[in-house]
Amino acid sequence: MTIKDVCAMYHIAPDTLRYYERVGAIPAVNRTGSGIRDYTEEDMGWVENAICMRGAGVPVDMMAEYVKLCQQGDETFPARRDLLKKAREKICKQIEKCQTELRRLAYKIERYEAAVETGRLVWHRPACPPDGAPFEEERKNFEQ
Amino acid sequence: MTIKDVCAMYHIAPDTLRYYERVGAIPAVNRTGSGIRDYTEEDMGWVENAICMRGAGVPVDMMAEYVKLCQQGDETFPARRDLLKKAREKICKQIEKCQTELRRLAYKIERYEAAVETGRLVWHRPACPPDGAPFEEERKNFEQ
DNA sequence: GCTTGACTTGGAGTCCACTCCAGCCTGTAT
DNA sequence: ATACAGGCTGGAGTGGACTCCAAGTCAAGC
Repeated sequence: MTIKDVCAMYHIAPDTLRYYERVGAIPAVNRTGSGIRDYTEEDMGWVENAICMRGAGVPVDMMAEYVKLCQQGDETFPARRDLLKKAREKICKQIEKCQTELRRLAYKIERYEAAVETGRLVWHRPACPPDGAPFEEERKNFEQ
Repeated sequence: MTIKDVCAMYHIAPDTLRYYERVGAIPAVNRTGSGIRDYTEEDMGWVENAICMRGAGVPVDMMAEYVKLCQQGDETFPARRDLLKKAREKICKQIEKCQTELRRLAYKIERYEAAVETGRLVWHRPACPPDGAPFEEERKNFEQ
């Protein structure tokens, strides 16, 4: 598999793939005699992994740390597990933030749907606040 | 409300607040006679909104566009609704990516839990691929 | 009147994750 | 044999979102 094939398969730029390899977010890829990357099944697994993790907002240095642990052998099982758990926590928090915003958006879109009908925009309840901030019990009919 | 109060309330840096204002992600804040920002209830609503949107990954220029539309009057109701819908789409896609990764992580953590018990790491099934990529039916027992 | 501390501005700097580029090499097709 | 497509490298550039800073202003306290 050349870099181009992998790029086509995963819709990713070759530069990004080389960048991931350079910073260690994926292990070094095998080369042909003339130095051209030749992705194995295993390499593809790593690429897939990197894309999926980045898609969920896991930073590349965290992925690089995981790759490094994997290359250090079986004694790093606990460390790897802990790292993955840390990544999971991060993503869970991210999802929560997204869902808070989704609720806010749902309400606002609903209000705007009514507004394009009636010509007047009215708020019926306060917005739900982000991240433990004080909830505005008496939110005025200010649009935000 | 001074900028410091708002920062304490929302756990955000004053520079960030000024930055949001500068790029238009929140409307211009009222000032005292000597030019010091004096946040009203309405301003706070906008700040809260900005923090919540950014937390969900909505880019600042999108927020700025929304603020601009809000300042242009009632003819922009449909445009605002569309913009919010676009933001919602973005966030939904983001959540999906997060949940894919969460599934992958759950499986891997489970395998590592077993591995720290037995001392051997074993994969039983292929990972679920990201974003419509081909599913590896025959994933080898490669760790990723 | 002077100091202190909080605030202001414009602009520069930083960090992350790419993304682009120039110059080079190599295998294949004409 | 030559052209050319595609890959390689190191390094520079970009875009987004902050974050820091120097220099200035102002109000309150001593």
